[in-house]
Amino acid sequence: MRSHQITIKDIAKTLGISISTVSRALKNHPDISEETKLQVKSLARKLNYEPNALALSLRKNKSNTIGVIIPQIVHHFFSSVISGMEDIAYERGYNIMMCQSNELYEREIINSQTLLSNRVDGVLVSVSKHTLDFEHFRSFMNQGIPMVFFDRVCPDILTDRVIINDEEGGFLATEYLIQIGCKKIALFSAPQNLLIGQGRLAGYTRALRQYKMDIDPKMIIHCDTSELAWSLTADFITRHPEVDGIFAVNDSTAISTIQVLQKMNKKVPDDISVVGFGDGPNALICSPTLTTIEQKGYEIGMEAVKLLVYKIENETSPDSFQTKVITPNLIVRESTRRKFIHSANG
Amino acid sequence: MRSHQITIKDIAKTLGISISTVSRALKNHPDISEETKLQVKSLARKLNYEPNALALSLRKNKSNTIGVIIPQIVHHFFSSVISGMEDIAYERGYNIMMCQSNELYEREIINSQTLLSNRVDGVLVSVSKHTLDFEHFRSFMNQGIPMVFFDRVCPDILTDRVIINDEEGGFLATEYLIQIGCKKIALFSAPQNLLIGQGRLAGYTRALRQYKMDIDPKMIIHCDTSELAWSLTADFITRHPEVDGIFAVNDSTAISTIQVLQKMNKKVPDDISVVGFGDGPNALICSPTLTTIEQKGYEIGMEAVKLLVYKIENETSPDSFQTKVITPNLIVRESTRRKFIHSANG
DNA sequence: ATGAAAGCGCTAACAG
DNA sequence: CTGTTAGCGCTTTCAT
Repeated sequence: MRSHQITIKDIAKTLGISISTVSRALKNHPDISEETKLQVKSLARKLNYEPNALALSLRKNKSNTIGVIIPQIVHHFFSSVISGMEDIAYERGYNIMMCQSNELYEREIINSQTLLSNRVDGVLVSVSKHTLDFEHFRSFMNQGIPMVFFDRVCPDILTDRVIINDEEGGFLATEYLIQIGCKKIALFSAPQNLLIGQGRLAGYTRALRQYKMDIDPKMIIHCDTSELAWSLTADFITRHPEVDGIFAVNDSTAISTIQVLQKMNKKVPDDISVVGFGDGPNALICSPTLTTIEQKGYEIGMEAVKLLVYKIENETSPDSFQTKVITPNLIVRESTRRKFIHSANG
Repeated sequence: MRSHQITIKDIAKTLGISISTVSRALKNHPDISEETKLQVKSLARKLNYEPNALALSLRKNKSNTIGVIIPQIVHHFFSSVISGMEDIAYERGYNIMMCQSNELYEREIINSQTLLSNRVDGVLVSVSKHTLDFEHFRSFMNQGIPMVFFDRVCPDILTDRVIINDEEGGFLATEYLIQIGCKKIALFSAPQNLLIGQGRLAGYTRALRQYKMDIDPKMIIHCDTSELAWSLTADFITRHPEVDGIFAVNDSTAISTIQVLQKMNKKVPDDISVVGFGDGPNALICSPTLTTIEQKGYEIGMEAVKLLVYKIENETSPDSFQTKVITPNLIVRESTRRKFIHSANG
């Protein structure tokens, strides 16, 4: 049986004083005598009194709760994001109410209603893959509830955003391959209808251009899964034995690529250097460990909450929105190595 | 600016009727005329009315929210657990308020207070590594708030529990190695002060005993991380070249072990079969893909919520608690293979 | 220095 | 069929 939780009323009754006195005593109101304060506080502690956050929220019209809508919790990137969110939210005195859309448009709508119903102070959203209509997000805007999109942003709705700079990531990976002396660098790319595909390709080409290397379309193939890597790599390398560097758009593709290369008796990194993108846990488990681009999920989560809490706690003009672009880092590990440079005048 | 969210009062005023009529109309109370119902409902829809869950919770003394305290969201196992929780909670009409302890005892205490304050209907807890004192959990018990421990349970507090059968997992892994014809099976084990270490070892020995194979203490070494696998495997195999099967207590250890074996020119699975434990994402990424024990995080999460919701919604006798033991599965992949059996009468 | 009362949004017993 | 009222736990004005 659920025994009722202690309220200020209980304390008031036991002490023979009014509930308003108890309320004031608990929050150190200057009007209350030290003696009463002491009495109230010690009884509260003794009875394990915990203020009813629901009553407070109702009264103050503020729930100190942040709603999160995320496609899939199990993806390492997203769980790092949530972890970052939770840490900052905790620091700032907010709770996280978490909903996963499971990449379903319908569920995203219900999630939005749930958060609206629970009067969250703000929402953090990464849009489901299958969401094409964004009306359900507008209700937050209409109600004046601050919103921050992260990673998968909604192009049609003006809000704060936190995204990673994919172009810069592609540039960093490619530039590093160039700097360690690779002469023929392939891109194992994602489809160009995806923003990440576009961005990472753009970074790749910018690096080649900047270092005056030619951009060979034959060096860019669509290969963005472990399966594709297993089926395409051997043939690709056989046809282009001059390739000495590969930038793959994600870690699992990069790792599978390395495995195929090893099966072909190509040495990684001695013959071919490989860079991935993501820096998930398997980048450390594979052998050689993977040089990769850090996607900074944890930081994205932290930044999203910071932006949101700022919006919640400060009256900003309703049409000023910022986009926070997180710059990814290159993490150098064992799958890349500087080429031995033959002396020109041997 | 936060424009005020629509309440039944607004609807009542616009329609010139009382708030109780609106309240009843919205929930299809039989007393209300069809006409009024229609009017109310259409206006509610038009104004995007969402019932205030906070007010409801306060009134009904039920928040429809489940509190979760989890050590680290980023671990694949825990994020699968949360995913399972969220899916079932959604199905049953509950929200998830999520707190991570980051393995800190102090933070776990604060998390508990937060959930108490927010009047959650029940809590799901996996205990932090550093928690030795469990008093903070007793407040839930004392308040009659149902609690379910999962994975890392608290031995001192009587509650419902959901755990995985580590002994059975160890047995399944070892039995499979025996069945495919391995004659000398090593255990790369976790320390025996951990429950998982004890359980998986117990399963290993039970399998050997059941199949009348002898238990050689030299075949059991403490090796439960990638690092240890890298430093210990080569030497171990050199000293015991007869080993033809290895059961490692987790996937990352198993994968690193395979990599060392490959470096030593041992073929996996032809020379040595390897089984892991966990079935995280890297079990599919490594090469050969890893035969492993499925830890069923998603299912653990689902079961925990089912148990909890049952406790919340049914008056059960306060001293009847169940422990749900999840039986792990063996997932056969490429890192194990049946030995070729030489015909006895060649 | 303390108490009484109103009200946050909603439901439900009671009264017509 | 509909309205009035009390109350969930708390804060805050207004009295005293």
